[in-house]
Amino acid sequence: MDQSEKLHGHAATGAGTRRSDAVATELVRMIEAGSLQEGERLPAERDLMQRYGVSRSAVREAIVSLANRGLVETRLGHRPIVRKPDYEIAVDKVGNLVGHLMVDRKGVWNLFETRIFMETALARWAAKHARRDDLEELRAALDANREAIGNSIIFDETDAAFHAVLYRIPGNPIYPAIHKAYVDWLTQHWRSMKRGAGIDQMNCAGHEAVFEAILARDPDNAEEAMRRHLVAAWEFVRSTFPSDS
Amino acid sequence: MDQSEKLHGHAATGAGTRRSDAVATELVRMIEAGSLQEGERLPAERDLMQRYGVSRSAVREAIVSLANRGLVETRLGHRPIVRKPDYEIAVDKVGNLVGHLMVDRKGVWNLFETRIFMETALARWAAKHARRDDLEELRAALDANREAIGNSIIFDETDAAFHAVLYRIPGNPIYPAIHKAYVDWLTQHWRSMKRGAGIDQMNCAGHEAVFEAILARDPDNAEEAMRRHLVAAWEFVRSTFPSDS
DNA sequence: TAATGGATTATGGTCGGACCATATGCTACG
DNA sequence: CGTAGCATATGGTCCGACCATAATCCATTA
Repeated sequence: MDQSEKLHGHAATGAGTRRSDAVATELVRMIEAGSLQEGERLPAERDLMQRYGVSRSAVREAIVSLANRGLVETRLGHRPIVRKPDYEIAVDKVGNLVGHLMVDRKGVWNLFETRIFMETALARWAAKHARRDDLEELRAALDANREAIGNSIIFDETDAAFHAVLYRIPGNPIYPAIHKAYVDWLTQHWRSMKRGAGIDQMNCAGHEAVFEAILARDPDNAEEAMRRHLVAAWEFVRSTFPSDS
Repeated sequence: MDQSEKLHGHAATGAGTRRSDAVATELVRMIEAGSLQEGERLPAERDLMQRYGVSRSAVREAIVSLANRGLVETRLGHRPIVRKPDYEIAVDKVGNLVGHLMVDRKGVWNLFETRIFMETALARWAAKHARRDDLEELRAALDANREAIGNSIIFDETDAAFHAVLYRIPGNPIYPAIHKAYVDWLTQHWRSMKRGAGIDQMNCAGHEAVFEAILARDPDNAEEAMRRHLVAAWEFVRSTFPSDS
C-alpha cells in the first residue's frame, strides 16, 4: 500500500513500465546531472528501496542494469561505485556483445578489413599532419619494435605500441579506444601461434616502410605500405583458421 | 539444500562468483551453441530456476543481463525471445554507453571528426574501387537528393541515403552499421533547426562535387570534396550549440 | 453452428522478509 | 600497543506469495 502510493507519486520520474527501469532511469539522471559524482558510492540498496518506495528486487535489477552499462562498478560487500565510462570502457563493453559476430572467419575478416581501412587512412593522415614530436614518438616505437625481434611477447607489445602511436596522432580520444578494441578482439584469434623470427622481421620491415613514407610526407606511399603490411599480417592470421577455402 | 547441491554440480559452467552470472554464462553458451535458436523462446523463469537449482531472483538477474546485451528481448507476459545481435544492434548498444560522452560540444566534435575521417576515406575508396552499379546507385541517390531541396525532412533522408551508398560500396556489413549509428547519434544534435533552401543547396552541391570526383576516379579530389562538405556541415551543427567559443 | 465473452492458465513483474557472504570498523583482551 | 574477534554495513541469495498481462479454452448465447 505504502509502496504503490509512493511509486505513483514518483511515476513521473520513470519512463518504462517496469519499476526497475524507473529506478534505473532516475539513477542515470542523477549521475548525468552530477548529483552522483564519479567515484562516489551509490546509496545502499536498502536506502534506495525506501527512497523510491519499491522493493529491493526492483532496486537490484536497476543496479544490475547500470552495471551492465558500465555506469557503476559493483563489488560484493561494497556499495556500487559510480563510473562514467570513457570511450575505452564503452568499446570494451561492446566487445562482449560482438563476440558472436566473430565466431567464423568471415566475421573476423570483416573486422580486420575495417582495421586495414582505418590504419591505411591513419597512415595517410600521419604523412600529411604528423608533427615533429609525433614522428619522434613513432621512431622510438619503431626502434623498440626492431629491438624486440625474436621475442614474441615483447614483439607483439611493441608492434601494438607502434600502431597505437598512429591512432594517437589525430588527437581524438576515440581512435585510441578503437585501437584497444582491435587489439583485444583480434589477438584472441592468433594466439597460440608458433612463429620464427622471420615473421617478426617481416612485420618490422612493414613498420619501417610505413614510417619511412610518413617521414617522407608521402601519403600515397604511407597508405600503400600500411596496406601491404596488414594484408600480409592477415594472410598469417588466416592461415590459423581450420576451414581454409 | 537441494539448490546448493545442484549449483555446486553446475559450478563448472559458471565463471563469476554470482549465481546470476553463472546462469547468464550458461544461457549465452546455449545460444552460441545453437541449442537456442534465433526467435525461439527462452524457457520460463520457473523452469530455469529448477533446472539450474537457483532461485528465481538469480534467474531474473541473469535474464536482465542478457536483455541488456541485446541477446534476448523481454516483453511482459511473454517468455524472452532469443535475438542474435547483428552489427547494427551491437553498434547501437555502444551508442547507449557513449551517450554521456556527447553531452558537450567537444564530445560531439570528437564523434563528428571520426565521421569526417571515415567518410573522406570512403570517398577515396569509392573513387578507386567503385563498380559501375555502385556509381549508378550513387547517381540515383544524388538525383533524389537534388529533387528534395527545400523539403527539410525528405532532404535529410536523401542526404543520409547518399552517404549510405558510400558506406555500402566496400561490401563490409560493419560500415552500414556505423553509418546508422552516426545518423542516430548526430541527428539528435541538429534537430529543431530551421533552415532555408540555401543550406540544402549547399549540401547538395557538396554531394555533387564528391560524386563528380568519384566518377572521375580522382581519389584526392573525392577526399577533399568530402572533407569540404562535412566541414561545412559541421560549422552548421556547431552554430546550434549555446556556449560557442 | 459460430461468435463472443468470461474463466483458466502461463508467465513475467513485484513484494517483503529472511538468511548468508563479505568487507569495514570498533572493542576488548593479551 | 597490537591484534583477534565481535558488531555492523552491505551486497548476494533464497523463498513464497501475490499482482499484471497474455494466451487459451470453454460455455453461453445469438
